[in-house]
Amino acid sequence: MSTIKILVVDDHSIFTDGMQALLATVEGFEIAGAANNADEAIQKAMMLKPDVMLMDIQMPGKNGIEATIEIKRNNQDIKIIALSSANETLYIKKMLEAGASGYVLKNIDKDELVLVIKKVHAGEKHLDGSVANQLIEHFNTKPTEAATLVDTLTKREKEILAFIAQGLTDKEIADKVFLSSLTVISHRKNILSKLGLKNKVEIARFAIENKLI
Amino acid sequence: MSTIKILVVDDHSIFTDGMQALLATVEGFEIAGAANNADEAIQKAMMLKPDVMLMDIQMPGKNGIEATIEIKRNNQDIKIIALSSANETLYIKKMLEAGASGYVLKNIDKDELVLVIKKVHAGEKHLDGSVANQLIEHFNTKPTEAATLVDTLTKREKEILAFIAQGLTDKEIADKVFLSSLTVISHRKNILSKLGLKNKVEIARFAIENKLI
DNA sequence: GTGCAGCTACCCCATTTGGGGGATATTTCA
DNA sequence: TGAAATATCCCCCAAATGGGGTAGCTGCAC
Repeated sequence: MSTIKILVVDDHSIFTDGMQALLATVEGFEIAGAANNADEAIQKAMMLKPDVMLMDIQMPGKNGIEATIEIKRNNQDIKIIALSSANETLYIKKMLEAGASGYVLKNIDKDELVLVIKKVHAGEKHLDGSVANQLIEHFNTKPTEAATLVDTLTKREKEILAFIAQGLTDKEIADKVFLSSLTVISHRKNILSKLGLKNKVEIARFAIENKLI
Repeated sequence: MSTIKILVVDDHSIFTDGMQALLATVEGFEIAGAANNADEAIQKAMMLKPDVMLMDIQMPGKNGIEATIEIKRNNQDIKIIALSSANETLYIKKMLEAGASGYVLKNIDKDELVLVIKKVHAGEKHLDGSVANQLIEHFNTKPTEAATLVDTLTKREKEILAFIAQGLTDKEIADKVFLSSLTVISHRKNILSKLGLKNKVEIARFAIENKLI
């Protein structure tokens, strides 16, 4: 059996360095290289044609989800394992939709990571136990949380919400997005209604709490 | 010269594993072990008496700052280097006050980290370049703006401001503090004027940023 | 090809907000 | 004690906000 070529992606180079050092000791693994941002990851995926990529999700600029989508679009054969820093339910679904074959948390230990890499390389899928549970919960029991509350908003509404939360008036927003201020008011009303909020201040707090700005 | 015993602390075990693998290759370094939370870090610091600790700041439960304070209280000789995930100005000062000898970002590369560890072990201090700049900015711009800006507010105004930032209307605030709503409006106007803000949403953002609520 | 979600724009109407003031207490402190 | 700061309440008025709607238009799914 030939070696498994691995490409590590994380915005912290000390992390990619560490992972390379760690995985280089594993028999059958070959480190193809590392990337410290999404664009570099996309580029190196093309050039180096790794078998497996370890992909950080949260990175400045383009994130791991977008990178995964682009890479899988052009290289169906590259298996991608998402490395999640926090146990964030939000990203699991998106990452799997983007084409990731695995989703593990960074508190995984080395031996298990090695197993996951081998498993994914063999064509299987892998989800961390706790991640799998969260995913199931996400689909079953929790339709009324803040995260899903955000999902009830349309794209346009999220856009308007961000502007409102920055303190812009309806008129200012209208000018920014080339709409009638009446339309902006409509959107604002719908946002208030959907989120069960009372006024713009609560919108601002909601946006900050949910990191929408 | 004897070896430098290093203890790595981070809540992601894959990170501590990686760091250990990375640093074990460096001549003169000896990995004392790793800890995945603050309490374990404190305990292992006592037991293993490392020369240098690499300390993650953000961890579930007790954070790296608290851990640093406790460790330095009992072991003045242990040098602690803060490993910051984001370039968060907030923590720099606290971490240095807690007794850290260095503050580096996780996007440091291996060679530089090795240098920093040696430097700190030799009794020197080290701050990442960008961190140092932020620290200077922090001491220059912040206290002369936001902090002193808050001080221009009277007690009553701060009280009203907090209520505004929670999304209450003038009338609701008036009822809460047994004032005429006209008075609340007066205070609100003074707050807007003193802080140079435009509307309630900006008041809310100001309050959150300055931790007034 | 019907239906539905989303985007757009508008109606009415009461209330709130924000920008100008000003007046009178009450407290603080030099 | 006497000025300064703070707190309280009020005036006018335009604009913005929030709570109800309605309604055309587009694109996508069933």
